[in-house]
Amino acid sequence: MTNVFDDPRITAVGLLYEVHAGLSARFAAQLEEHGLSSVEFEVITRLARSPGNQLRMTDLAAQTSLSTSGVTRVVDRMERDGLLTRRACPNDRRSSYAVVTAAGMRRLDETLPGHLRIIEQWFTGQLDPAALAALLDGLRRVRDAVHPGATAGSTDQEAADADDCDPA
Amino acid sequence: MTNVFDDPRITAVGLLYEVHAGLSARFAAQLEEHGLSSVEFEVITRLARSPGNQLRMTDLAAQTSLSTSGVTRVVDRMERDGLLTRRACPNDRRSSYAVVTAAGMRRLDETLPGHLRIIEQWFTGQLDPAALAALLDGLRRVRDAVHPGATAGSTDQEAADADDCDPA
DNA sequence: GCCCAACGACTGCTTGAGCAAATATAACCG
DNA sequence: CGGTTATATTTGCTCAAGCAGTCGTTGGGC
Repeated sequence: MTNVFDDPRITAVGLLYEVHAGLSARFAAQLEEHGLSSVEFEVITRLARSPGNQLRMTDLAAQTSLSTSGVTRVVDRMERDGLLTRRACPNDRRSSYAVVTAAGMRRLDETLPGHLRIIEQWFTGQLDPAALAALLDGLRRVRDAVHPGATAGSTDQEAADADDCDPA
Repeated sequence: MTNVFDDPRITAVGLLYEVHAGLSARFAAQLEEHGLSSVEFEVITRLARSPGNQLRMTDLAAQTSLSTSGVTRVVDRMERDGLLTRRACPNDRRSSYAVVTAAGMRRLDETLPGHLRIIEQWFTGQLDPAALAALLDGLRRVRDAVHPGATAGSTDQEAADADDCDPA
């Protein structure tokens, strides 16, 4: 069957998607043990790595895969669960911060080691250092090309822009 | 800021996720031009690459990222849009096939060239052959480890099992 | 100072997906 | 053959997410 679907380009994408799906499933399973969904984990992680463990709602939306209304609702749920709080932005009354609570930090601390272990076990630990470096190098180059404004990445640039509303 | 989030394992996953998100977005944009969602494209592709351009609902669910009820509803929509039809399985009246219609095949033929062009442009064409081979090799090894039953891959084995209900 | 455009967060509505239950059929066992 | 169990699909319910519209706030032009 010499059809189009054996095209190496299709195969390449299939591979990427399978790896993504496989890892996502492993992550979701481990996160669920700690009562977090993937989205909630992403949100709390973005906040925890930001100065003051907080971010304005809009900036949080920009750093995650969510729309602003999506962020409103995730933060609603996580606030109800005691992982986050909202805090007013002192110099712009339109804005508000989402802040990680102590309970939220504790939850994250409980969750992270297992998360790292899973990455190690199923991803980075599967390859010898040279092969891993080659893989990451390839991914980096594709990422730089396809870069949709660093949708899910290390947006240090944007983070630097974001603290013009710093309450400190 | 020497925090946990600079861990190379986190970075590696972030890279993979960014590439996935970036490519998915490009794909979705192109598919939308042809009136298909990503899920619909996956469904019609899986069917079109199967013998007779058809698959039982359950097998279709197994080959996609959907549950069986999810498949029921996508097929509902695509049947309403004239891209697919249901056909009874002659020797098992519980089963039914989803079959690609002529219109569906036409739609797919219109869509595929652009899809391949996008893969080429943003993914495979970004790397020289050796780097691409290294990337794919790494992905393949991770895939083989994390393999959740070949969720989105070349499930030739399962396809071979599936035609015990062949109407031909 | 006043007006208007831009902005930030939130809410109503719609959509797509999964789980669990319902239904119909098949297979097996005695 | 009759009954139980397993399988294939569909349907009711719930939930998460996006879009578009709303409301309050801000800032710039005059």
